[in-house]
Amino acid sequence: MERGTIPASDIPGGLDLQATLESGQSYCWRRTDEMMYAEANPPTGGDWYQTVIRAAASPTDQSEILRVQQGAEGLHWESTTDGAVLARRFLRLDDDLHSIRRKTCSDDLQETAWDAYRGLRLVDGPPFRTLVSFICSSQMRVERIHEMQISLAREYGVDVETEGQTIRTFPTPPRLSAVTESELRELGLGYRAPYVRETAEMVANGTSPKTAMDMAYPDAREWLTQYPGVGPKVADCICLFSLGFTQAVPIDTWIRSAIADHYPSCTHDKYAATSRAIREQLGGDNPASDSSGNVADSYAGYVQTYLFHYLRSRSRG
DNA sequence: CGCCAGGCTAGCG
DNA sequence: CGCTAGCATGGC
Repeated sequence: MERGTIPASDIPGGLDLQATLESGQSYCWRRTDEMMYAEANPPTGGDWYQTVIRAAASPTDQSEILRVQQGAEGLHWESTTDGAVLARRFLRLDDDLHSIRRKTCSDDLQETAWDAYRGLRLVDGPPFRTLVSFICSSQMRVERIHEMQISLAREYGVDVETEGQTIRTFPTPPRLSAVTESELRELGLGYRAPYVRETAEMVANGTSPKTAMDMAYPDAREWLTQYPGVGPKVADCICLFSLGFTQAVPIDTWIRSAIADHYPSCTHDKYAATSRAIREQLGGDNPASDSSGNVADSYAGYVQTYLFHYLRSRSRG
C-alpha cells in the first residue's frame, strides 16, 4: 500500500471532503466506519473514505483501491497505486474554485452558498455506478440512495482484500443484469427495480454511458435518456457528476423551487427550456448560445451544486 | 393519517 | 406532440 499527502497548498480553493462526498452528488465512496444509516453514524470530520477504483479481472490480477482523509496539512491518501493521481482526478482537485467562483458568481444567494461551503467540489464518478445510483435517486432521499448502493454491493458485489481490510465492490453490469426484478424490489428499490436491471443489461451488451463523453452536451443528455429510468434530470446528473459536463444543471425539486424563488424568469413549462435558461443564469460570463440551443460551456453545474447543498442544508437545520 | 423525497413512464387526447 | 396518473418506500 502506498501512502502520501497532497498539500493543501496544491488544492486551489481548498477542499471540504465531507461536503464533497456526502452532499448527494456521489454514491461511490464509503466512510470506512460507516454503518447502514449515515444518520446513525454521523461523520466526525476526520473520517477516511474509500472506493474501489478497479476490481481484479482475474485471480492473479490486483485490485486498485483508494482511501482519502482530510487533514490540516492536506489530503492524506492510501492506495494500491499512485493515490495522488487518482484523488486529483476523482475529486477534481485541479478545479480552481476561486477562479470558478469569480467567473460565475453573480448575486447574493450564490455568494452566500459559496461562503457556506468553501471547498465543496464536483466529483468525477465512474459512469456505470453513477448511472445506476441516479436511476435509484428518483423520488428518493439522499441517505436512502446511499443505502441502496450499499445493499447492491452487499448482495451482488465481491470482496476485495487489501492488507487485512476488506472492501465490497459494486456489481458489474453483467452481474446486475442477471438479477431478477423481484430481488431488487426486495432490496427496497421499488419501481426503480426494472429500470436498474434493464439498464445493467444494456450496458452489459455494450451500450456504455461513457459513449456520451464524446458528444456535445445536449446530445449527451438526450442520448443518456435511452436507458430506462433515465429522464432529463437524471441524465443531467450523469453528465455533471461522471462525464465532465460542468455546464449541466440538474433540475430537481430543490433547484426547481430555488428557480421559482430567486430566478423566476427562468421558469418554463418544459425541462429543456428551463434548463437552458438556468444554465445561462448560473453560467456567469460568456452566456452565449448557438442556434441549436446549446449554451456555451460553463461552470453552471458548479453553482448548482453549491445552491443544492446550501438550500437543502438550510431547510434541515 | 398526509406529504415529501436529487422523476420517469405508459397511455391517453 | 403535450399532459398526467401511477408508481414503491420510509421518515416526519
